[in-house]
Amino acid sequence: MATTLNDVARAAGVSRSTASRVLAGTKRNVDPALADRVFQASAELGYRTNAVARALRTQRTRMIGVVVPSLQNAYFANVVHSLSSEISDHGGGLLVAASEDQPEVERERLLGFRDSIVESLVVVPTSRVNSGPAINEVAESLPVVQLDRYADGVEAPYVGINNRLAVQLMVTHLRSRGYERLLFLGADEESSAGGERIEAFKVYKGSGDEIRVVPSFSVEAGRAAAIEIMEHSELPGAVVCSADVLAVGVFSTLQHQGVSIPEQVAVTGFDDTQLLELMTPALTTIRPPLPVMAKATIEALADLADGASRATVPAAAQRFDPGLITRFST
Amino acid sequence: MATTLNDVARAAGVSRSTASRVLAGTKRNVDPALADRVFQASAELGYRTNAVARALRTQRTRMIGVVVPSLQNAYFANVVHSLSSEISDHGGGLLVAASEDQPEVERERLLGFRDSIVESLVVVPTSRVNSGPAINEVAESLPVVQLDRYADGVEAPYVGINNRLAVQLMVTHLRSRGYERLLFLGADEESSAGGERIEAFKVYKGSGDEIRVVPSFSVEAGRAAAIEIMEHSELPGAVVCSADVLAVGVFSTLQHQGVSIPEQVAVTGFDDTQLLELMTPALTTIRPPLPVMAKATIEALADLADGASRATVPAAAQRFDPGLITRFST
DNA sequence: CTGAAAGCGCTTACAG
DNA sequence: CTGAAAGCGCTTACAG
Repeated sequence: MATTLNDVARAAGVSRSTASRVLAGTKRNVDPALADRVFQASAELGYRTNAVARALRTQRTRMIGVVVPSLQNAYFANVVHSLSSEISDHGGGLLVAASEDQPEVERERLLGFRDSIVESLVVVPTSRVNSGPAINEVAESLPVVQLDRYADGVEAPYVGINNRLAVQLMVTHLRSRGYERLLFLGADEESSAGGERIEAFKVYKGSGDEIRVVPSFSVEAGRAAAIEIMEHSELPGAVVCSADVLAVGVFSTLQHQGVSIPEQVAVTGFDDTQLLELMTPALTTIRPPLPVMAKATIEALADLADGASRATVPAAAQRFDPGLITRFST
Repeated sequence: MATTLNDVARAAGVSRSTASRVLAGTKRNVDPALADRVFQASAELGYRTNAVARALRTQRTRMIGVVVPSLQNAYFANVVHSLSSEISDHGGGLLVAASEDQPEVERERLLGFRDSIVESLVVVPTSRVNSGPAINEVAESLPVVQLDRYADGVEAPYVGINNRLAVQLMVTHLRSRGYERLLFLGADEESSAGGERIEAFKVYKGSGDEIRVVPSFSVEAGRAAAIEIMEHSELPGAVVCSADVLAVGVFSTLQHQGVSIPEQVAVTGFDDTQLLELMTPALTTIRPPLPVMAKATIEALADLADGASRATVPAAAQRFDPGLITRFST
């Protein structure tokens, strides 16, 4: 049906080899006159290289699978977006799937990718304790890197942020603005990042500060926490949330109750999603350097692919420094 | 390197044909004893079918490309999510790309997919007037369907919602609750859906109602509109927004200015994104039946693929009825 | 029911 | 610089 390389070669009066060399842009030199004829014939016939055939021959598909907990979560949407712009320059494609926060569906997506055209995988594990086995299984056949979160017992490389620095940045900022009695809202020990942030806050915690662990990274959990906060006789000076979704829940509930922010209490986020700009005033937050992280992830994948043949051991974990985004909630 | 079908066949002591028949699950019957040996050998060797080779042979990749204006927009994230769950049952994959609201990058993404492994395409055109040419170009080689929005001059099938009904539902609801002097906030004539909603409101517009067209579907535009609204001596009874992002901008700005919603003014959204649940109180909105639309989209793609051989003409446009989601902002 | 053979559409040593 | 040939890993008529 469709035009093939054979058709082009015939029309240009050259061999398939030559046609391939000019169309695929091989290094090899080709007589300019012949090349012209090939280009011409190709254009006239509306030739398109069959990507599948090429992939079979070259053993490269340049397709990367991505599994995130959810696409509807603004932060993960940002992660996918960064990955996407990183590889579109690279001439590859991104196959996206969501694990819906369930380890079983995560496993299904992972295995689905493993038996597909995908040649490597990036995963944001949904659960620190339960995501490991499926990731390891799939890592036997494909290069895999963990992004943003890691799962226990997995030796695949990890790219994340320096959560310790993030918390330090935020705490220092708040103290310098005179806020005291910080309330840190941690969540979801199931996620490695969540656990790390709680640990980090313990390091910088002052005597008047407090830590509360809520059941999940969700707006709902933030709302519930806000309601609980209001029941106390005294408001904290600042509510330091370990995720933007939490911050949004806290913020909108407090504001609706008539608490003025930042006058009566400061509220801060974590992740720098667009959600924060929906609030008035906009919230101070931590920005992970997503573009840099995406780049490192893709490179780690490439290293793994090479490593398979060169028997190199790639770096196990890379952490990048986040930035503090100061806005009007502090 | 990797185990191939040949290895399995040899280990099981059968021909490659037989091995293929049992592993690929062809209809053809195979002696159960042989089949067992094949399964066993396959398991022992850790055999994985090479998806690229299979695709080349069967001429099917089951990969669908999706181009949306942005992944960071909650509504499009929902669209992608629906598509994704529709096809993951189908045993296919979704390649995702964002056009960043620019027709030129949309064209680039579209062409990129056309020269890739993707076998069909769904696009949410970024511009009604400028997206057409690239879509038509790509539609020459691949089945393409337009989802949610359509571009002028494109004959590829379109799947969308009945915007007329949507507006009617909302207006009827507001009137039944006693709201008068409705202010309709329309936007972005560049998008077909935006234009349709404005036209629809004109149909149901009462004498005390008003239409304002803002420059874009964005939170910023909503904020600006809210500020303008506050400058008038009298507030409208309800602000009917033609997108959730607009509603969020209007809502959060009004609320921050001390206007109480819905007592002083009602605010409604359009799209049913999760954004609305971030607000307190949550907003009334219109819900497009995304799962149904995703299903229709995938089917339209399949029809197009068949049509290529059967010379059938598929339905040009399918519209689905949205629902009204009543919450506390009205 | 089974196997030998052809072929999907490319790219790339290899020989000239 | 160019072409004939091999081969990537499968599936599927075709013959038995």
